Amino acid sequence: MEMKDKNLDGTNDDICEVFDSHEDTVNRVKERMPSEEEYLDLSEFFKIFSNPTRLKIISLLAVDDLCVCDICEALDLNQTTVSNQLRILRANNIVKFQKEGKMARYSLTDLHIEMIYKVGLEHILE
Amino acid sequence: MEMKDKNLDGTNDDICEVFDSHEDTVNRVKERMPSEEEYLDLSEFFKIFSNPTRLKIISLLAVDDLCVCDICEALDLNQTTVSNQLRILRANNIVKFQKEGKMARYSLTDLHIEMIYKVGLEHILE
DNA sequence: TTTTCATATCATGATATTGTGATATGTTAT
DNA sequence: ATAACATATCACAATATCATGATATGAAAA
Repeated sequence: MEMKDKNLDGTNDDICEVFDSHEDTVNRVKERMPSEEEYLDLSEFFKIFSNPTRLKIISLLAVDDLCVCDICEALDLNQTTVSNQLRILRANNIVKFQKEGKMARYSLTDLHIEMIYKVGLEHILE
Repeated sequence: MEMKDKNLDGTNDDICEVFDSHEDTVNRVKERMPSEEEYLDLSEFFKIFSNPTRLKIISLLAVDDLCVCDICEALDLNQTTVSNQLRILRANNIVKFQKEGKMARYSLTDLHIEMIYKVGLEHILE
């Protein structure tokens, strides 16, 4: 696909330019684009929500703080699985935790997390 | 990890039960959980947003409707890549399109999509 | 009809992610 | 010190996803 071919007289008979404003539209739309890095960060952020186990953990913590073994029990999942997903959630600042003796009490870091979870849920339920 | 061991007298000396309300908390939290299928749907929905190319397309369409070649040009991406991602977006009802001659004009199906994109962006920018 | 252009689909190798068994760390109880 | 327990980390096989080259479809132009 080559959109840049011009005739000798400077006109452009590319079909895509027939609808007058395509080039302007493309430029206008490009101006509003975030940076490459912001797109990457954003996709990483949403990737967190793209796994059912992590969503389950987030949904539990949206109701109350919990320790790891409570999460395992509530979700009927093996401890390694939960611990691994909690590590990912921690690394991405989705959850924080507080050590209490040998237990770790986890909670959501941020109200944005809960908001996005809820808007998404609303969307798929409609 | 085995949380269910009981003593002969019926007491449970599992550390996790020492903090009085753990069992109640687990039950209360479990009651609010969506179904397994809803978690799967929701994770699939968020997976759409977890790829930078798809996010870019969404962000462009949040500004204006565009045809495939405009998207290729704005993103400087090869046509196959864009077309493939558009197929995924279509299959998940994130975008819709309208045929105009040999062109296809794409737009977002839903305001939820734009909203989630914007809340996410706000989150990573803060 | 033949060519050109816009778009879609198919097949594939490279890469990433998932859940889990094995094992380690660190805390409390005995 | 030793055992029991809560949690974390490592390693890995199974699976999924990505971008892209090759190719197909279908519409307008020549």
